[in-house]
Amino acid sequence: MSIHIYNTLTRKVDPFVTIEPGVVRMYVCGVTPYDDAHVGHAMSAIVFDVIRRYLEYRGYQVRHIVNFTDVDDKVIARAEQLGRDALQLSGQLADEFLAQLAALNVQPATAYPRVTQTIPEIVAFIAGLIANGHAYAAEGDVYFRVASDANYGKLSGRSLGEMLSGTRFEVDPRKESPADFALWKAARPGEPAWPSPWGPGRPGWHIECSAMSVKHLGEQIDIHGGGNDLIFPHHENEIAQSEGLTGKPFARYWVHNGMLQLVNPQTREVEKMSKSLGNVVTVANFLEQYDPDVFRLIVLGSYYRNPLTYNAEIAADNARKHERLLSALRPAVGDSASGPAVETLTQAVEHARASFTQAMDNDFNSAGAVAALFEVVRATNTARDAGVGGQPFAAAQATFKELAGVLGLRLNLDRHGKGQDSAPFIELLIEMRAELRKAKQFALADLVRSRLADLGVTLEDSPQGTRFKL
RNA sequence: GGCGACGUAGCAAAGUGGUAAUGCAACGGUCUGCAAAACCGUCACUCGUGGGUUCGAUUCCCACCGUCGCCUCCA
Repeated sequence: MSIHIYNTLTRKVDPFVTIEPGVVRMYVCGVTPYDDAHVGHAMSAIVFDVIRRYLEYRGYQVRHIVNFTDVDDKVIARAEQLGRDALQLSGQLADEFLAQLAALNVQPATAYPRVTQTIPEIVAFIAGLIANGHAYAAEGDVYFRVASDANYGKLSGRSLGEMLSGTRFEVDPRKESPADFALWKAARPGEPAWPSPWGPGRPGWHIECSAMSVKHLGEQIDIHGGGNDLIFPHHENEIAQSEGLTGKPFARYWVHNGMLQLVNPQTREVEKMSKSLGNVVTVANFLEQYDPDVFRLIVLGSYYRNPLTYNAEIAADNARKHERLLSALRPAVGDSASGPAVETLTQAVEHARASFTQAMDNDFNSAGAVAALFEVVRATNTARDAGVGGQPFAAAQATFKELAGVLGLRLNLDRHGKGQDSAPFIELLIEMRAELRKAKQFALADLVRSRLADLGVTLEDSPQGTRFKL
């Protein structure tokens, strides 16, 4: 079995074959940093992080580029609202997002190019399109001539005629056709601008991705990714630009993740994340409350192409899932290294690895892969109860950590730094309680336990002693 | 209006032309002084509704209902 990927371009699951054997060139549209990143942005980053990690697990070298569109209408509008410098604002937000991605255990991309660092390449790209007739300058703007591209619409399944008939907005008189889109926008007073052959201005949306992709990955790439809201017009226009310039097919596989949607736990209604509703969940909000693995589990729990349901209840459920995964990492209590229980464990782990790979090969079915992980959890816990230990037990746990790692789960037993200061005091109370239990003073012992529970500390007794959870 | 996607147990969510993974929750049991955790067991005769194709459909086709995304702001 080999890897198969759903390709938006062909609308089916295609076998994955790279341009260069063993190497994957993957470009993923990043964010426009104009406000705090929310969980939807994090979802997309995690989806492609998992894809990248799995491709690496399967032996590919992955060149992974993620851009920041750090100058555009929204950035400028937001900066104006805040009375701040646009580039300073977007630069800061981009840096913050990078820090959050690191916290979410997203592997750093090979590069994170920004529009502001790619202006010469963008200008050259546009000049090339003008030279070969795919673009034209008009009063300081430059537009892409959609009519020059016979294949326009192939990604989103639209015909030019359809699009024109659906036009409901005012047509810019400088455009030859309403469907034409801006490659370069003439500077307006107060806006960031760079010199160009058409006068000072800034890149339009879309062109930066084409230019960055060529700059960092070459004219043809294997995977181009992003949210499915980008299929049209963004990715359609990227194809038009890139193929207009090079005359070669741009990306082999177009991979799009579904949108995260908030679902009201009471009404089951889908809600739009919006500031006015006060329901925006930023990445920072989430990380204040939960381990980064918990968010990843939410994302992994469903097929990346489908809409992802999110709410506080789901976050709490996944926190419990996370606890259960961690249970597999508790140390062995016995040291039996042979016998039927060991056989059963070893076979279960092998089976799980096969299920894991089969699921992930099938268009990155991470939910199936996580189910395989839970198979290992049960097998490991059962084996521990049966007294299995030593090398076979360690091997099972090592495989478990390895597969979890392919999905980007850290499974960190340290309670994300929280409670480090209180640990010695909790240990002291546990010790006192142990003495009370020894003296059969159960009422007092239980009081200690329940008072600690009120404070958010859960005690779990075992023959090996008492463990606490925050 | 056009294009596209989705509708599976209380919740979340995989999956297959031959009668439904997994996790959370719930319930029963083992363990425990009691709990918790772990383990064992139970939990969808059914996969939005109605037709059709088929020996057989949740899986293919059509219609309808519902939800969502895109149609130049959007991960």
